[in-house]
Amino acid sequence: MQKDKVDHEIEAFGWVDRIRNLGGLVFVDLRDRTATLQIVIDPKAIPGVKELGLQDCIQVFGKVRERPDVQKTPKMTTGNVELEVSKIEVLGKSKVPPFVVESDVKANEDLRLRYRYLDLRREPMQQAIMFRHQVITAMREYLNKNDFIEIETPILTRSMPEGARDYLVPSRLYKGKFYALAQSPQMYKQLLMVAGFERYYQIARCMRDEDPRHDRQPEHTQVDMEMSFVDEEDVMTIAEGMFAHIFKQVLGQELKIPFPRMRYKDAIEKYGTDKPDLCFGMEIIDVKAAFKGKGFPPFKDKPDIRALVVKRGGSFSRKELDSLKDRAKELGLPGIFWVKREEKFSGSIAKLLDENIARQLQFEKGDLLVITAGSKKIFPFLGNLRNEFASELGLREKGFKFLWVYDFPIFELDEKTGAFTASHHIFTQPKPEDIKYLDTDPLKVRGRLYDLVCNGNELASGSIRNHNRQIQEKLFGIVKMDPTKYTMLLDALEYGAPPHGGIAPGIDRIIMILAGLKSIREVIAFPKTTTAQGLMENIPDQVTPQQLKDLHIKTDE
RNA sequence: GGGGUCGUAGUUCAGAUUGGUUAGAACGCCUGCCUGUCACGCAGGAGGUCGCGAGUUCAACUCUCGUCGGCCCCGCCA
Repeated sequence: MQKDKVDHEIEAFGWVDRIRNLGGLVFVDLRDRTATLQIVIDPKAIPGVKELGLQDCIQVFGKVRERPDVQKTPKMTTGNVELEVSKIEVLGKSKVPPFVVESDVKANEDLRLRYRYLDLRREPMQQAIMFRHQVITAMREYLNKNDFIEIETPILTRSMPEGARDYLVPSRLYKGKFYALAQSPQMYKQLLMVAGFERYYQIARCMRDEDPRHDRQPEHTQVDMEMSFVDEEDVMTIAEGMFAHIFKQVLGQELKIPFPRMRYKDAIEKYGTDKPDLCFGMEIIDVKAAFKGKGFPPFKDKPDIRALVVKRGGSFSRKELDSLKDRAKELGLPGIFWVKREEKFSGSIAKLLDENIARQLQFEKGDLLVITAGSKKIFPFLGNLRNEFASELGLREKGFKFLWVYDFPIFELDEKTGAFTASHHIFTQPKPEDIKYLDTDPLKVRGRLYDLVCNGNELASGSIRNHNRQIQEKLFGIVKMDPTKYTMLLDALEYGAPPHGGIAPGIDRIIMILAGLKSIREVIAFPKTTTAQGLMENIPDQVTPQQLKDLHIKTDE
């Protein structure tokens, strides 16, 4: 709606966003998904203007005119023009909304979710949802161009309870039997490779019955892809190309590819996590050499002594630092120790420091040095601290820092049960040089795995899969998974399965990060709460006794 | 399953530490005035089971306990 429409008679549809009634003249901001337009109404010529209410859906007829210069508002994209109304039709009257529908919404999130269709009218929500559409469009463009074909796989599938908890769907026709909602298309996409489609993708919904978080929903969407005759490099190149395409199409930015890479082991040692946030430094430093000979009892006989140098961290109070100690204790660490540096060193182990060590650590005036000693547990602990310090002190640089993390171990040890579990998923191919440890020391076996991390968030996870039945069965055996649940895959691997691998970037998180939003719920049209409820739909809810009877279900109480 | 935090007009919050008169403000809503506003302005008005339940007390929005709900975190998320 710009100058080229001036003096044209037009009709417009939209919602009443604001009313400024000056008595002899009424201005209404008419909003649709593209913009807001000021319409000007003469209440003498158009009776009934007084009945207009916020959020009414209306149709207006009138002539576009250019505003006099003093009345132009650069704030609005249509700020140079306005519509002189000759007729108004109320298409949908609105009740008084339960909260004021405006960009800078005041209402709490639960109220917004209860009336999500109103919340979604707000400009930031419209932007987010349309942004999401653009990102998904760019993904499809790129994958289509690269000879991927989009194939749908079942939502109703079989329960594979070894992963996350399944959402179960009771069968009506078969008493006591259940389907499960797909946790991922993993099995099917591998079968599509066996079937010879070579390059597949899908905008896939994945459902997992685990507690939601700000970046986790019971159902989430991923762009799931799989390729035959590829190795890690091929998959990573495709994924990098896809992100570059998204950045170019949607943000108009050149994204620097290839992304840097880091071994899992280095990520843990330097950042205490497998998803390092590279928007700031503060790497974990090995200080064992500097402190081992000092005769300080808590450090004695500890396998590792590691430190963080927190730039400008001297501002933390003793109380704040003491609370860290409690947290360390809860984790079974011997405690943490800190030194502040002003004119002199101060703090619990100031005595152990000297100018030499400080210089090596680049520990400068105003900084805080945090040290802890112990087993592997200190790494995730320091990794968490590192992130918290960065948030408190605002250390993060703006921008997007992508990183590949690779060389993950295939297995983890569940400390409670002593059993091995798959660190990512059990379909990952072991690195050929590590296969020899499968029988002797499974924890030593690295997988052909690669995670894509951006600003400390896991955005995608992928691997080269097993296309050999014997190896796949062996892996099932190590984690004590029931291979009969996967018969369809194991059988298929015996009919000319191609080598294959893939990756699955999580769309909700990608949108959240690219849009700079704090919660995944802001980029999903109809999300669930962190208690896994739909407040608008009022779900989960009870069903009728007849429905239960049909499904052969009896509930407690 | 565990921890933290919040819950007071339609909405967002103040009031609570120190229990005591009629629980306030802003936005929204209603009425009136206003022809250049764009967060319009001005005048007036309506609107409250202080989440729910119990306890302490002469007296509870306020203190105690319990409970329900939202958000954040841990567990969990192949």
